[in-house]
Amino acid sequence: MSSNACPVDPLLRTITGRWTTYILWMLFTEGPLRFGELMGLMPDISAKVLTERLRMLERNGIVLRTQLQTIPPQVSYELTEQGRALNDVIRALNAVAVEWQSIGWEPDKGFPESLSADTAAE
Amino acid sequence: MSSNACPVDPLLRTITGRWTTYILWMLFTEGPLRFGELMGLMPDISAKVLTERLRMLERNGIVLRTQLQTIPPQVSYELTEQGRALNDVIRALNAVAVEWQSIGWEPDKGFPESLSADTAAE
DNA sequence: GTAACTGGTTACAAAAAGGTAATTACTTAC
DNA sequence: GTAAGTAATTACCTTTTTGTAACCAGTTAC
Repeated sequence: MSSNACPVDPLLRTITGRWTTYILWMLFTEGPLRFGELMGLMPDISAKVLTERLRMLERNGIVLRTQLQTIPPQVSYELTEQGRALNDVIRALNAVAVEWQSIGWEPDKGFPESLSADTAAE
Repeated sequence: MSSNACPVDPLLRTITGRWTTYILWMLFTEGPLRFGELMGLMPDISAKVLTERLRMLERNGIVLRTQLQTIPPQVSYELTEQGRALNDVIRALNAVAVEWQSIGWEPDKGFPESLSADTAAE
């Protein structure tokens, strides 16, 4: 992509994906969560995408996957110690979110990430 | 998408898009930038995508677009006052980026945001 | 044997996003 | 008249991402 010299680039590319930051937010605020619990908290994510994101975060040392030897086996996800370094980021994000919510800000629907509402209306 | 009750959700959906956070990072660190300057700083973004992101950020009150009455006209982009509320987020992000860089962390290439390397190899 | 439970995986199709290149507008310089 | 320069926009096509639904494993209850 671009600007390999910039240290934020790899970090951004890792944690700011489509559901990624949301998953981190959930693990940050709710603590360790099982796969099914994450699914329940994010009703619109599919198992496929959730799995993909969790695997990616695990590969990158941000999330720890723990398989419990129960019948049926349960799998728990939590932030690693390294992942918890994101606390300040997430806290700052939350502060802004609360502030902007208080002034009535809310995103316009027109941006590509969410839906092509303008064209979908045809 | 999900969890409408959660105040971070709309914020995340607005600022954590594919190039979005990077653009904010550039405007934060470099100050007001013209379209062509942004293109130069992010060699791999296309004019189409950059325009789309800038328009979205503008619609959402995060970026201010100023057209200078020059010949040819130049357009300058900068963070709005509201956009500058993201300072802490960006600073925290930078702190983590620097810290992780110092411990040699770098993202695995396997995550879906960048490429489907695993399946593309077939 | 069959369903249920959890946590996935896979294949296939659909949708979304992105890239490329041509085009626009307006003025100046040649 | 043509090119250059800035900041886009548009159409068209390709790549990437996502969704859907079916399926798997291992064990227990029925």
